[in-house]
Amino acid sequence: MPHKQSLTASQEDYLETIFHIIEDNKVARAKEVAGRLGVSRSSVTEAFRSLAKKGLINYTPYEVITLTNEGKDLARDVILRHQALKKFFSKILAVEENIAESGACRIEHTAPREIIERLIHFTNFWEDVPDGGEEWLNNFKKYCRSRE
Amino acid sequence: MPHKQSLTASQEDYLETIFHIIEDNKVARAKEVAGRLGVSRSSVTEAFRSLAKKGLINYTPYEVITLTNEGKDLARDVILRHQALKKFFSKILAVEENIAESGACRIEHTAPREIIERLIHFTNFWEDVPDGGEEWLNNFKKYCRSRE
DNA sequence: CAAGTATTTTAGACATGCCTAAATTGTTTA
DNA sequence: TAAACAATTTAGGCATGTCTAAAATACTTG
Repeated sequence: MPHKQSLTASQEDYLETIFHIIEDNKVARAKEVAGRLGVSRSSVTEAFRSLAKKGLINYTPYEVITLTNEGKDLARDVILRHQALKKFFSKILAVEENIAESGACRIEHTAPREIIERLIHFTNFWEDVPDGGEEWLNNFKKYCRSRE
Repeated sequence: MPHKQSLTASQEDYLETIFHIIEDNKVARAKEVAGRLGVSRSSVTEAFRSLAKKGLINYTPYEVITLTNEGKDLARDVILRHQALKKFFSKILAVEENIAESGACRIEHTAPREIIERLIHFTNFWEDVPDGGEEWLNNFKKYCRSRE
C-alpha cells in the first residue's frame, strides 16, 4: 500500500477541477480545465504532464484525460477537505457563501490534517447536539452584526 | 493613506520573523532570520532586497535592518492573524499546541480577512459567554477522543 | 476526403524563491 | 594595525508555475 503522495497546491487544484469535470462530462479536456481554473491551456498541458508523471491521470497527448484510481482517491480527499472547510465557514462561522467558498479553496491546501479533522468533528458535534448550538449560534450572529 | 499592499506568503514570513527578532534584539540581522526561518543567508539577502523595495524595511547592504512604520504595521497584522488562528485551534478545537502553531503559520497567509475576523469573534464570544461553552467544550473533547 | 476550424502542444520567456560556493565587507584580536 | 574570523552578498543554478505566440494534431463539414 503506497502512502499517499504529497501534491502542490496547484496540483490539488487541477485534480479537484478534473474530478468535477469528469462528474459532469465523463472525461476532461484541457479547454474546460483552463476555463474553470482561469489559466491558459498551455499551463494545463504542463499540469497534465506532471499529474501523469505521478500516475494520477491517464494522459496521452491530444486526447481527453481521465483519473487513475489513485488520482480519484486524492481528488476526493481534496474535495472532502474543501467541503469540510466550506461547511464550517458558512454554517458555524456564518460567513457569506462566496467567502466561505474562496476561503475553502485557499485553506484546503495548507491546513494540517489534524485541524481539518477537528473542524469536521466540531461541525458534526455541533449539529448532533443542537439544543445549545442553535441558540448559541443565533446569539453569535447577533454579536457579529453588532460589531460590523 | 496608501492601501495596505499585498505580500507573498514568503514575505509575510520574513516580516513576521523580523518583527519578533526586533522585539528581542532591537535590530535584526540576516543570520538570525535565516536561523529562525530555516533558510540560507543568501535567501535572506534577497528577501531583504524585496522588502526594502516595497518600503517595509530599512536596509543598507552589510548592515543590520529595522522595520519601517509600514513594515511594522504589516508585521503586526500578520502576527495578529497568526495569534487569532492559533488561539482558535488550541482553545476551541483543542488541537495540540504544535499543530495549532504550525497550522496558524500556514493558514495565516491564505485565510480571507472575513474568516479571520469571524474566528476572532467566535473565540471572543465563546470566552465571553462561558456558561455553555465550558461544558460544551468538555463534551466536544470527549467526543473527539472517542473517535481517535 | 480535403480544407477549414478547434484544440492541444511546443518553444521561449518571466517571476518567485530557494540553494551552494565563492567573493566581499565588517569586526575582533593578537 | 594587520591577520583571522564572522557575516553578508554575489554569481550561477534549479524547480514550480505561469504566460503568449506559433506549430502540430484532431475534428467537422462542404
